[in-house]
Amino acid sequence: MSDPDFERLQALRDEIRQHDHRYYVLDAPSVPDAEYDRLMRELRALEAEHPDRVTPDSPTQRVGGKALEGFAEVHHALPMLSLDNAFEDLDVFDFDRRAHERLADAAGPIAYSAEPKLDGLAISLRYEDGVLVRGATRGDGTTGEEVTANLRTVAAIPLRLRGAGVPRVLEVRGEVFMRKADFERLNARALEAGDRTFANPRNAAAGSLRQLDPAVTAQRRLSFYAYGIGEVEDGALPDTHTGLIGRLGDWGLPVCPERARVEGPEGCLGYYRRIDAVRPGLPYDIDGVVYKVDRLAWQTRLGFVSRAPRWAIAHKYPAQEALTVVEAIDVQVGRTGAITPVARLAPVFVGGVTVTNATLHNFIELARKDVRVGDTVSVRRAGDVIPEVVGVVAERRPAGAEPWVPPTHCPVCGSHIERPEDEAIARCSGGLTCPAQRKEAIRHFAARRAMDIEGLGERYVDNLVELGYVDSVADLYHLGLDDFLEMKRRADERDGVTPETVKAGKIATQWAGNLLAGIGASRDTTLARLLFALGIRHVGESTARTLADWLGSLAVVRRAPAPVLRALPDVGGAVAASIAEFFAQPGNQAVIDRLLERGVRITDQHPPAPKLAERLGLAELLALLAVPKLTELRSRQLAERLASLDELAGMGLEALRATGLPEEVAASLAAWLEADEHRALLQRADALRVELLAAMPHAAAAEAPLAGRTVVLTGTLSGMTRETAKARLEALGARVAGSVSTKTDFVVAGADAGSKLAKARELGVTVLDEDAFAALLAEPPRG
DNA sequence: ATGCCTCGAGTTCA
DNA sequence: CTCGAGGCAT
Repeated sequence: MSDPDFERLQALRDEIRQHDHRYYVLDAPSVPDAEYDRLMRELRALEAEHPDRVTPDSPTQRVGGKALEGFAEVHHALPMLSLDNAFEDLDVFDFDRRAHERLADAAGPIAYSAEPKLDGLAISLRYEDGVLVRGATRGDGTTGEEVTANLRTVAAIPLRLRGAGVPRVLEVRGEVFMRKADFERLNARALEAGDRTFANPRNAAAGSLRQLDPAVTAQRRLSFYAYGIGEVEDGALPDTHTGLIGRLGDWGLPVCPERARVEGPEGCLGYYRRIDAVRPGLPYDIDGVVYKVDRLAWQTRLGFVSRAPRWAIAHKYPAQEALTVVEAIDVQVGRTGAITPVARLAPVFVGGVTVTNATLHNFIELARKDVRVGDTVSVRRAGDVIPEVVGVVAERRPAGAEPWVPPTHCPVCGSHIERPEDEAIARCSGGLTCPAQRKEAIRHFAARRAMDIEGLGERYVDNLVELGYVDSVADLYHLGLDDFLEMKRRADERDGVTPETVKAGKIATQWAGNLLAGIGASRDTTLARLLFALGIRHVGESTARTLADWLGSLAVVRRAPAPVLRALPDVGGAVAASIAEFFAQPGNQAVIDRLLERGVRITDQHPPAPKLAERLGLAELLALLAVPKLTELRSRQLAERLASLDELAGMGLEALRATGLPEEVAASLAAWLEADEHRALLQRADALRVELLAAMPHAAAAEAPLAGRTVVLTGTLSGMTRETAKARLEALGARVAGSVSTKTDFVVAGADAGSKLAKARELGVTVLDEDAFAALLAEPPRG
C-alpha cells in the first residue's frame, strides 16, 4: 500500500469517527447525510483495495455481513443489577432514610446523581485497550447474550475509545434505545413497504438488537447512553458517579445530557418533577428517573439486598394514560353468569395500541368511580396489557349526565340479577336457561384446553344456540352433516346473506365436514379435560386434574359426596359444595349420560390414588363432614369408638355422650344427625369411602423425578410452546404454577421474561434459562 | 383469626 | 395481567 493511500485511509476513518461522534454523542451533526455517505463509500472502496488494512475498529466494520445462527451466552463477571422501584414520594424518603442509617458518618444531605430511566435495553460493552471487543445484553443479570455484531452497527457506540487514561479493561453499562423520531421513521417506512410496524420504540429497539442478521440492525437507527461501569482493570477512576459518567463522556461514550447532581430526597423529587415536565419534549421515551448515591465509596459500603443495590432506586412515573369519551356502558354475561360492565370508548391510542373497550370490573367498582355515559375518562393499560378506566375527569362531565343504573335483570334472558351480600360480582340467575350462559358454556366446552373441538368458533356456537340446534353440550355429538348445512342455510337466510352459488355450497359442505371431524376427534379425551369442560363452578384446569388424579374415574367423581371431595388437596368447602351440587342436578347427570352414549370416551381412567387412603380414615372423614363444633381433635376421639360411619348414623344423644364427647359437641352432633339428608350423606360418604379403599392398588407407583416440585414458566421459550413445556414438566411429576413465591422450586425463564423473573430473583429462587431447562428435560434428576 | 399463596374467571387487541 | 375468593399454614 502506498503511503498516500494509507494516509487517506486514516484520514477518512478519523473524519467519519468525528461525524459519528458529533451526530450521536453531541447530537450536533456537522455534515449533511449525503456527504457522510460519500465519505463512507470512499473508505469502503479504499478498504476493498487493501483488505489487509481493514481493522475491526474501522467505521465500515459496523455493518456486519453474515447472519448468526443464534446468540452465544456471556457471563457477566459483575452482575447487571435490577433496581428497586419507588412509586411514591414516601418511597424516596424511605430510600434516603435507609441510606442515612447505613452511612452514620454522612453529615447533611446525601448527594445523588439523578438521570432519566430510558425505556430501552440494558447492555454491557467490554473495551480492551480501548477497543470494543464484546457487547452483551443484560439477560437475567448474570448471563446475557453476545450481540457484539449487532452492537457494532449502532453508530452511537464507539468502536474505539478516545482520550487519555482509558483502563486496560473497561466494561461500560448503558441503555440501547430508539429515539422517538427514528421510531416514527422506521414505522413509516415499514408501513409503506407493507411490513408489520412496531407498537413502541422499546419493542422496536429490542426487536432490532435481537436480529440474527446484523445488516438488519444496521438499518435501524439505534441510540445508546452509558450510565455505569462493570469490571475495570488497570485504571484509575473518579470518586463520584457524576465524575465517572463525565469521564465516560470524555472517552467518547454518549451519556445522557439530562443528568443532574441533587441533594437529599427533596432534591430527588424536584428532579423527578422537572423531568416529568419536560418529558413530552424529550427525544426518547422514559419510564422514570434513577437516583444513585453519588459517592462511589459510599455505594460500596451500602452494598446490595439480594439482587438490587441499596445505593440506587428507580422512581417510576405512573403508567401512560390517555383521555377519551365514554360512548356507552354495556354489560356482558359470562359463563358463570357474571355480569361485567364494559365501557365503549371513542378509539384512543394508549400504550402502543388503539383501545375501544375497557372493563369496569363490576358494579361496585363502577359506582366507586362513578363513570357516566358522556364522561371524559382517563384510560391506561393495566400492567401494559388490559385497558382499564382509571377515573373520570370531573370538570368535563357534560351537563345532565346521569349516574349509570345497574340493570336488575339480565339483558340477554331477563332473569333476575343477584349479588350475594359479601361478593363484588353480580350474576344472572338464569343458569343454563340464559342463552348467553349457554353459549359461553358450549364455547368453554369446545375450548382448546377442554375438549378441543376444532372448527367450532364463536360465530357457529352463537348460531347453533340461537337457531335451537344445540341446548346442551351433549347435542354437539348427535348432529350430522345435514344438520350443520341446514343450520348454516338458515343462519344465512336470517342474516340476509345473498343466495348461494354452487361454489358457496361447496365451501359450506367443506366447513360442515371439518366441524364434524373436529367433533369426532374430540370424543376420545381425558378425565381431567372432560371435568374441566363441564364448566363446574370453581373447577378450573388445576382442580379438574386433582379430581382426575385422585379419584381416577368419572363414575366416582359424579357420585362423590362433598365430604369425600373435601379430602382432596386444594378442595375445601366451597369447591366441594359446588361440585357435589353440580352432580346433584339430574339435568347435568343426564347430559353426562348422553355424552357417553354418543361416544365420548375417557381414555385414562384408573383406580383411586393410593395416597387417598390416608386422607379417608374414619377420623379424617368425620372432620370433613363439617358438623358444627366437631373439631379435628374431637373427630379423632370419636373415631376411636366407632367401627364405621354407619354406626354413627344410628346413634342418639345418649350414645354420643357415652363416647366421651363433651356435652355441647355431642348435642351439636345429635342435632346434625336428626336431619334425614345428613344421615343419607353420611351413609353415601361411608359407602364410597369403603369402596375407594377396596379399589385402591396396593403397590405405590414409582416416584416421578420431579414429584412434589413446583415450577413457574415465564418469558418466551424459543424451542417449544408454553403448553409443551408445561406438559413435559407435568409428565415428570412437577406442578406448574402461575406465580412465583417462596414455595417455587425453580423458574424457567425464556426471552423477555418480566415481573416473574424479577420476583424470582428477589426471593432467591433458582432460575433456569432455556438451555438449562432443555438439559433438565433431557436428563431428569433421578429419584 | 390472619396473612400468604394459588386458582378461577374475566379481560383486550392484533 | 389482575382481581377476588378459596385453601391452608401459622
